[in-house]
Amino acid sequence: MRASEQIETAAADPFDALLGYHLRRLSVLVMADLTASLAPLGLKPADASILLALHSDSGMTQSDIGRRLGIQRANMAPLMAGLMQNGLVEKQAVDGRSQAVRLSRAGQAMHRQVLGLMAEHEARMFASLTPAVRQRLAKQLKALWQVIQQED
Amino acid sequence: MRASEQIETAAADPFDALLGYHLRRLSVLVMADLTASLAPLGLKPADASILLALHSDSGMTQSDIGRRLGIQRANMAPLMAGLMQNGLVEKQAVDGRSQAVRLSRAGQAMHRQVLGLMAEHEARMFASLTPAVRQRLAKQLKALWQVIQQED
DNA sequence: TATTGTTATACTCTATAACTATA
DNA sequence: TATAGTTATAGAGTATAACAATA
Repeated sequence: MRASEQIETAAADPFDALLGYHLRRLSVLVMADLTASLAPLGLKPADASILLALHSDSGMTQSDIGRRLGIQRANMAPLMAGLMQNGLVEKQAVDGRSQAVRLSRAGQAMHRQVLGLMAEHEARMFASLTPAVRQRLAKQLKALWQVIQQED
Repeated sequence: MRASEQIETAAADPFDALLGYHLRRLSVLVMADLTASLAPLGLKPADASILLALHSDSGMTQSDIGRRLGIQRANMAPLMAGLMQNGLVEKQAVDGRSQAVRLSRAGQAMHRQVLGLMAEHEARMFASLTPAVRQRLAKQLKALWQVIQQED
């Protein structure tokens, strides 16, 4: 090891090796851009994620959606109320206590808008990565989450 | 493309391609574990990050630390007050309005404890990655942050 | 004029507890 | 007993604005 390398090693950024730090910092930055991207539609990231989930699995109850997205029941109530008020989702009674939630026609149109804005958002954030690297990264992060989640 | 693949494609998780979603979800999980890891020391992640920064660059003002870590001046005040009250840092007047902040002897000992707990934390979170992959990932995330940050 | 440090404050997100109605 | 949905509320983290003291 050359002296200059040794010096660089000694002066290494103490956060360089902390994967968690970089995860967090990048996540904050990306979330801020996503929030700004969705604002013109009058949606927050949580709203958009509900639209994506509903488009994929129509007819889930709002408790199902919460479990799927990691949002607590108590916090789902005002989120769903907002989407209902904007006419983006419709509820249909399943039994006396459960309601199947579906995207309304307006909700389907909004979903398409969300897909477009999120694609632009992801392209803007991750333009420096090749599609292959981007895909590998997404798979790695998802797999990591699954491993850790299972352990807990 | 075989029919089975087509079906799988059609049923693909709508979040699979969203790097930002996986970043966020994993970050939340990792931060929760870090918070729990540091709790026995009476520290929050923000406190620990300040100790790491100060160990690396002793004598920074608290405004310097805030800029370094992305913490606002107004929010640095109570954080520093807490560290002072626990005797972990010491201030030394630079001029009439600035004070150089350094780790006290207790702060240095605490820093060593933090390093140990954070190493365990990272090992626990990222045990499924080889050291090489882990390092590559950290570098990729740091580089991504730098690129995006510069654009903003 | 700009910067340091501080206080007050507001806003968002998330977490917990309690309640009802129903299964 | 357990679950769906709701309400109220508390906490943490972060943001802005304003101020005094100093550069």
